[in-house]
Amino acid sequence: MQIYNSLTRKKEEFVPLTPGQVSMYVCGITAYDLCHIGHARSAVVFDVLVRYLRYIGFKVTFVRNFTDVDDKIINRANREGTDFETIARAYIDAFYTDMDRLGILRADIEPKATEHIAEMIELCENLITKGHAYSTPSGDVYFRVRSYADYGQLSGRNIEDLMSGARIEPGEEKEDPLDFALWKGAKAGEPFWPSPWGPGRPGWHIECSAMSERYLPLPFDIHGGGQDLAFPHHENERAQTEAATGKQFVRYWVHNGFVQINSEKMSKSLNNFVTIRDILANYLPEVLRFLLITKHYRSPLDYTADALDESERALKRIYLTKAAAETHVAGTKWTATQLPAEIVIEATALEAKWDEAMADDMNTAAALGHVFVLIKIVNRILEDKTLKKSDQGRDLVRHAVKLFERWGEVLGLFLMPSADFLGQLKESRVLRKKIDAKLVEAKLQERLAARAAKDFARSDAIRDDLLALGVTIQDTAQGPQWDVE
RNA sequence: GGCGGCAUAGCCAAGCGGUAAGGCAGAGGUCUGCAAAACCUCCAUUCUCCAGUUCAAAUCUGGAUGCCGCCUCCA
Repeated sequence: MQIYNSLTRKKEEFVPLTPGQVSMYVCGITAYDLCHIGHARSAVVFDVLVRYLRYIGFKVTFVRNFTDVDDKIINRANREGTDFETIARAYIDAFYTDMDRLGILRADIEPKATEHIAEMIELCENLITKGHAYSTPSGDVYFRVRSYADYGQLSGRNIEDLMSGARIEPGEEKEDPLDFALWKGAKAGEPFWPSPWGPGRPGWHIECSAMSERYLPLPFDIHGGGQDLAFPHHENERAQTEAATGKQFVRYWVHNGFVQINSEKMSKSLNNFVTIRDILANYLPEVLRFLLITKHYRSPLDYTADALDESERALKRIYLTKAAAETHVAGTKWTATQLPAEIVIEATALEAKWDEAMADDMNTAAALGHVFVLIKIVNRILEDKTLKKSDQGRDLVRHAVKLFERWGEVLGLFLMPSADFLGQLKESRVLRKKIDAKLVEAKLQERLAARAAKDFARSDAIRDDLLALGVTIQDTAQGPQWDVE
């Protein structure tokens, strides 16, 4: 496959170092708050990447860490009068709850920073020995940025540009404003671990360097994360690891784009973030997942309430067709009618197109487009009385069901039994629009009586009342049904 | 100020030199007592603007305009 490498700023053919095997590291969360939809996007993007790499036959070793000691965690613990472990544990649990609902596969290895302090200290010592880092009287250790020639290459900036913005904060004992902390001497009331420089705790960047190197041989194939992590986090990780080991750190850097809220960046400082839970209180998890892959992973994605509703309708359409297809192929009695050639040709071409889209830098938006073409083909057969009964039509529909499953496995979509999805969707809409199901059922009975008496004026009036609530009625052969639109 | 990205129908969104995927909305049709739901069909001679390269440009180059991100915690 082709993948965009942030380091070279080009799409490149992805060839893992070890044939058939992919090693991949993605920066996980800092466990101090609930996950928002930005976290969800990043998680979904790399989840699809892992699923896709496995789909095309690679054995993937996927490492995703947890940062469970950090300023933000400590601050929150102090604010809530508890300890950092309690906070970290709570938000790691919350992470799993939310991500499981979104269908995010667990990583193969999920290291926690606090369980790898020894490796971090060792890495710091190594860097000091080689002249890439230095300790200060107050027990901090800093990385000597100017000692690493490639610094700035990943994020595309040069030392001079960085200099203009950098400065030494009061109380810091840096040799150079650009230098960053590898180890922080403990201040009063902070958690600490013993170290050669006195009690202290690791800086954020060193955590990922230590944990990735611990579990993946260098260089490893893919390092992922959000675009905002490219600088300084990934730049610093790279500097640390390459300076310490003399080896290349990462072969392909992959960064996902942001989620924006109404065209504005979602950020901690603006405090405009929407949590995964906020959304899942009103929508099925799969709807969110669908929305998150409707755009290419590197582009910014604007989150709006309308976008979610649109995704919900689109997903419903896919499940309706999938349900109809599944029901149909379970039938018997077929004729030998030929399918029109163009349908067969189009359906055949679709598989290659889908694979091409995914192989092209994981173009999920295009892949989803092809799913809808398949939907249309299936519906065309199902709606045509002759084609529907033909064994050729049946075979194509049967194959389509397989494709929904195969593609769904990669995208992490369409995996629910269709009836379950449709049922849950209705429940979710009833809840969201605060529909009183009992009232609806009663009205429906009333209308049924009116219709039996051919009192269509009355029956239509009831229908209009319900419509005003957002409830639609479908008169089917099996009796009246209702739904929420 | 430095670095980078984006501009495609009413909205969302693919497209990466060969003549505009797909979704939502909309319009027609099928179905129906009428509807609804569902399904089918239709819906950009044109890709922010101006030059240029080319047999050929939404796609490449230069310029203009507008929007956004990073450079500070952030996925």
